[in-house]
Amino acid sequence: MTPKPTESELEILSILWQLKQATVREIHEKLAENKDTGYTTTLKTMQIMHTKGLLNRNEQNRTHIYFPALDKKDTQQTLVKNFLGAAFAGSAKNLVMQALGQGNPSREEIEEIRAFLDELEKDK
Amino acid sequence: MTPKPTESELEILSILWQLKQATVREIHEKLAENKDTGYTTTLKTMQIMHTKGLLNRNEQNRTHIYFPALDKKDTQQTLVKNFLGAAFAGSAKNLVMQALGQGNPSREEIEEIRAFLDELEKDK
DNA sequence: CTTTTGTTACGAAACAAATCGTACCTATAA
DNA sequence: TTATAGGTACGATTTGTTTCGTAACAAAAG
Repeated sequence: MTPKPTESELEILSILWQLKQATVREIHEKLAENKDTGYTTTLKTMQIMHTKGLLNRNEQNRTHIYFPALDKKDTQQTLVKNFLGAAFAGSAKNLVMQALGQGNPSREEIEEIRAFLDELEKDK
Repeated sequence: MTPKPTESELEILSILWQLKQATVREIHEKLAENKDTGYTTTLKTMQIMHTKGLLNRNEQNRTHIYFPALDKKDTQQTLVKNFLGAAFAGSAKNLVMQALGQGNPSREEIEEIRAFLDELEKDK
């Protein structure tokens, strides 16, 4: 089984889900926008992620290119499941309401969520 | 500022939110249902939580009684905020859909969420 | 060429979290 | 009164995570 990413690892994974692929430097620069960290720290973390099987990489060129090895949906699903159990005693409703109150979704997003609720209800 | 609870701490906090108060043994027994851990480990964790200000306790009797020191709502809010940023690039919608797909909410809960969405939309 | 720059690799330190053994105390049962 | 059971306290260990310095090397610039 693929290990659960740590918090730093998750930051990197998120960026890679967005960019699809990137060099260490690209990732580092994104990270450095929000937190103050050294280049070799990012490098080492990504190397560890690679050995853990969290990232794949192309080593053809001197500057390696990294790819997420984990599917975004699957990973998020696992994380939500944990989180739900750990912090919300398994109640999706409570988590959902907190997230909505917090995340300030747009009208369009609200519509999408409504549609999703319809689907869920239909299955019952 | 109150420190962010670790994962083990959160498990304990969750149980206490449910029970309102409990002894170390009671907590330990609940925990031991799902994971295999020693009594003194639970004890030590709760002592640390007490010194961190995560738990209060009544020391009148030999067997201390513990209480959550953090408000459930506030704590969950902080956690969701972090989680949203760390794993979902801030998109409440995505988190919400995952949680809903995952958590299998009842018809009543779905209704509550709809009502909440109405409220949110009204504010726009 | 030779220097500078950008890159990987990796050990080691610093920090944080979780686990457990042991000492010690008190209430209670024998 | 003594032994046992159940409780707290806490140091030490183990395990995991993050951070960074330094070495080595290749490419590019001078």
